[in-house]
Amino acid sequence: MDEPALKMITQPDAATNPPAHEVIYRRLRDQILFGEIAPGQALTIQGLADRLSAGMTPVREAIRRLTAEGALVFQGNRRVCVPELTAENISEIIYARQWLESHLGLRATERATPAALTRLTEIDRAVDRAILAGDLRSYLQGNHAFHAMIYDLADAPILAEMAERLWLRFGPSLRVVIGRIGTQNLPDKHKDMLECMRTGDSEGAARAMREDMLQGMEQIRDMLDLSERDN
Amino acid sequence: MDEPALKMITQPDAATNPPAHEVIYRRLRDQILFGEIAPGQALTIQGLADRLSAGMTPVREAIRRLTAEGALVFQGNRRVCVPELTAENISEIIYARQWLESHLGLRATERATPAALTRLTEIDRAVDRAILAGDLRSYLQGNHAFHAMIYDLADAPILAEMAERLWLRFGPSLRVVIGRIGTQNLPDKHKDMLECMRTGDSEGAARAMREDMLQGMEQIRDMLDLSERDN
DNA sequence: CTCTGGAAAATTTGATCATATTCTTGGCGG
DNA sequence: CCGCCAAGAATATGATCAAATTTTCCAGAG
Repeated sequence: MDEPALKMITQPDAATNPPAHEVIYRRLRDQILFGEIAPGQALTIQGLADRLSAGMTPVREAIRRLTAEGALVFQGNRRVCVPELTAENISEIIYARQWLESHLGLRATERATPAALTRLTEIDRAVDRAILAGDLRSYLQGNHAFHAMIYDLADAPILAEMAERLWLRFGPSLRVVIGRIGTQNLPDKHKDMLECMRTGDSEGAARAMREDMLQGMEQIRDMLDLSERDN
Repeated sequence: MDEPALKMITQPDAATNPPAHEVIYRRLRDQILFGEIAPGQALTIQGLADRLSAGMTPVREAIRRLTAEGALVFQGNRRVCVPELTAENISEIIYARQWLESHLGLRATERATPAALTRLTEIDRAVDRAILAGDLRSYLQGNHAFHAMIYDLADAPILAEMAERLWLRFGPSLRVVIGRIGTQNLPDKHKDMLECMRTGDSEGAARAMREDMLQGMEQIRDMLDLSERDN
């Protein structure tokens, strides 16, 4: 009597699957992570709702998540904005990442499959291409993807989440730094890292991860020292 | 001419100041932190809205924050629940807390004022009273307050937030452990910690914090090993 | 005759929006 | 210079739609 096939015909909305607040969260998160929203810039819920052409309820939920993750902070009583890092903040982040990156790098090396190494090598090549092309956005995305994949390989979800969350804090500043000094002469310990992973040298991989992190963080710290001296 | 006192009379709503989603977040957070919501127990948004006699929007926002903090996880597609820890999870938490607690303890010792030491001693006495009385809830609250005050003294907001967030993960399990073995013969390195802080022995304070953490975590690990062996 | 398995309907739950209410803030007038 | 008023933004409620789970009912097999 009724057509059961009708449902499949009238259902091209498989793309609607992820809820709106999730989509908005992801978009805002990426925009913060890759520095498209400048540190210190104020955001309003209604402004975001208009800009992303969404209702304000999903925007509110996305903002709650991001403030809980430290990617946004309450400014005064009513507004939120991307926080501006201080030199002390960077020292804390360096201290935490020292432990996190080296440990995750070590575990990832112990667990890496050949397929994973192939994929990591591909990502690193994309990073190289972005550096040569001076493509800032692609560099930042690729660099993050490289570390994120290592976190994933490490099979330590809690530590990986802690590491990911720190990216949200220094990401905006990283963008400013790289945008200032250009994508040339960037530190890249990724080659060392890959070589250690291929040979199973987990201690060396931990050292490479730590050094790669340190070089990037030192650049941010130098910039912050300069701008704080200006005041 | 006009009565300025009138304002105070017509304004008994000073308690309305914190927004509802903030209040709900805090209540839920405490209930999770002190194990009043059992690990694995499913929660629904509407159920919570009824139980806390609130609208569902503030409840939704509170749940977003708590899931972002790892205090809740999505269960399937529809429900959220307090996560159950695995033995691997505990190992990760131990690794992270090893350097977090010791570093925060060291910094707190360097910055502690006499007034702060007095307050810490008071908190520790309250913990002792709770242990003697077998008052589980007061013990958990006091123990947390002791560590939270040290985090606060350390003046390292990012690291302190990381440490606080880990409490949300092992808090529910801690409640189960202590509820099982009783509040007697609990580890208490708080006395060592206070003595080191008084004498300015920051290295010793770091060691005391680490050992206090380790003793508590080992108890949780032992329980998890047992229950996983049961399966 | 009873038990089990599956399908469909109904109820419960979640997501989003529109709207009202409250609170902050900035400007204007005394 | 202070206080009041207005505009705008955020919070919170209720309604509405969509989705999922549960329950119920029926059929077939033991």
